[in-house]
Formats: sequence, C-alpha cells, structure tokens
Amino acid sequence: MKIEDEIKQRTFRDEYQKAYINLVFTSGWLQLKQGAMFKDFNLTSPQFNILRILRGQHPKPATVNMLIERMLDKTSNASRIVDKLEAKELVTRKVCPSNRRAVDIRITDKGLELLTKLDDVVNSQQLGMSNLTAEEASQLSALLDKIRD
Amino acid sequence: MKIEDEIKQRTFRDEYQKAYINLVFTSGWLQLKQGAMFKDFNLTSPQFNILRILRGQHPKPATVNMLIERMLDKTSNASRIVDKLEAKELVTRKVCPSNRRAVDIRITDKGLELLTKLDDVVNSQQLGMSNLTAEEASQLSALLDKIRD
DNA sequence: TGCAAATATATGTACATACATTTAATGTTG
DNA sequence: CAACATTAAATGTATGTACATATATTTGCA
Repeated sequence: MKIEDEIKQRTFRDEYQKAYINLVFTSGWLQLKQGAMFKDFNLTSPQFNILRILRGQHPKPATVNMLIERMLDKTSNASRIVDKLEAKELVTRKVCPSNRRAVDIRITDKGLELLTKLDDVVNSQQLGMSNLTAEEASQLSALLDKIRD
Repeated sequence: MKIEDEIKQRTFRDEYQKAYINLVFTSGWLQLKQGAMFKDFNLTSPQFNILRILRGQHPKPATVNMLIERMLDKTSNASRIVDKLEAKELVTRKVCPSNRRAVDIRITDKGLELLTKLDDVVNSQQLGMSNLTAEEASQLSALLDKIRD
C-alpha cells in the first residue's frame, strides 16, 4: 500500500518529505510486527536487541556503555532494560574486577536458549523484508547510509 | 557513515537483515534530530504530528479517531497527546454536537502561530534528507512501499 | 420500544524513551 | 597526594507506547 493511503495524506511538500514520512512509518510498521512476535516470548524488541549483542560477546562480558554503543536506539536506557533481563534470569550483572565503576553483563544459558528459539521465528519471517529482492535490499541500505552522511 | 560502523557490527546474516537494521536505525536517527529541534519549542514529535494534522483540517475539527488514522504511529495514544496540547492551549476540545460520543478537536491561533515558526525550522533542515537527490528520495519511497505490500 | 452490539473516547498499568541529575570510582595535575 | 575533572552506571521525572478495560452514546433490529 502506498504511503499516501496508509496515512490518508494525498500530497506532500516534496519527495524529501514524502520519503521521510515513509521511512518513519515503515520503520514503525516493521517494529510493530516484530514486537508482536516477541510478545509470545515475553520479551520486548530492545530486550531482544540487547540479548543479541550479549550473545555476540559471549562468553566475554559486555558493559552498559558497550550496549549503548551498539544498540539501534542510542538514547534508550540500557541500564533499566538490563534490570528487566536480570529479573528474568536471562543475564547476570557483576561489578567489573578491573574497573569497579563498570558492570560486567553476561547472557545466561537460559538467555541463550531463548535466543535460539527466537532465531527460528525471526528468520522464518525474514524480518518482514521478503518483498524485496536481495539487490533491492542492498540498494535500500545504500540510500539509508547516504541519508546519514 | 555505513551501518556497520554505526552499530559496530561487522557482519549481517544477509542483505535483508542489514537493510532492516539500517531502516530502523536511520528512522531513529532522523527522529532524534527532529525531536531535538522541537525541544526548543517545548513540543514532542507526536505532538507536532497531531498539530500538523489539525492544521490540515482547519477550520474544520478533527476527532480522536481521525487523528489515530492519520498519525505516523498508529498505536500511540492520541487521547493523551491531545491532553498535553490542550494544557498548552494549542488545541481545543469540545463534545461534537451531532455525535456526543465524539470530540471535536481544533487547533487554536496560538497553535497555528507555533506551527508557522516550526515550518521554517523543519523546512530549513529539509528533514535531514538533503543528502539524497529528489530522484533517490523517490526511489527510496518506492522501496519502502514495496516492503509493506 | 427495548436491548444487545457497535462506536468514540478515556483510563489504568507496565514498560520504554529522553534527558537531567546523582553516586561512586578512577584519572589528572599542580 | 589532595583537589578537581572525568567516566560508568543508576536514578528521577515527564512523556510516550502498547494493550486491556471502562464509560457513554448511538445504531440496529427483534
């Protein structure tokens, strides 16, 4: 469905405004679909994002700072998201021995198991991008990189 | 800057995953920039979004339902965002005479003035899309529409 | 007409976001 | 080495998001 119909706005100031609105709308649309998927596993998108970063580090620990650096949403509050994951026993938190200001965060076996289950679901849905060819997906990435230049 | 460097992830499963992550990241990046711009005017992005819809209707009223239908983020709580705008006297809320379940929402003169000021700022920044040509922006919109097919 | 279903909005709750401030540990430098 | 700046994380507050539920009004139809 064209963006004009999605938000019932017939005209845009120019192609830039239209692309901007389309970008924000589509991102929200994808995240909503992904969020619904995670709900069955009692996890939110940012929580999943952090778990995946921790798996990438495993068995080495990550710090809150590293999480923020690698998260999709830089401004979100990694500290409190880790709180929730810790409460669910999906990660552990321990003062870093070499720098007691920092906290070593590690994914637990339970966390790894959960991610394994989620991988299947996420992969099978191809993250909702399956209408594009690989060529088009690559083209899209290039355009997005250019926006942030 | 390439997405690999932005989130310090060197490899992706495939072009689809990379495009997905790039899309969500870029959308957040743009919205953060836009939000910072609005902050000087003591307004948030969703509040701005709603004000703009109301201006499009002016002097006719909108209802909460119409706002939800046209908002970029369908699931956000229009009712409570209108609360905030009403408290700032940027909109008025009045029971609709012909259907007392509905509420007529209108932008005030104060709201229109604020938008006029913001238009300049928003336009001058071209919403952060100025690195693209008009052709590329149009191409981007086409790809995004295709994702949501 | 009367009563259930549908509609329009508001409210409650849990969690996330954005940003300022606080607390504690570590570096730096005079 | 003491004083001050810097760094890492946590906390506070206001707002927004997601979703379930409540309240009031209108519609449909037996």
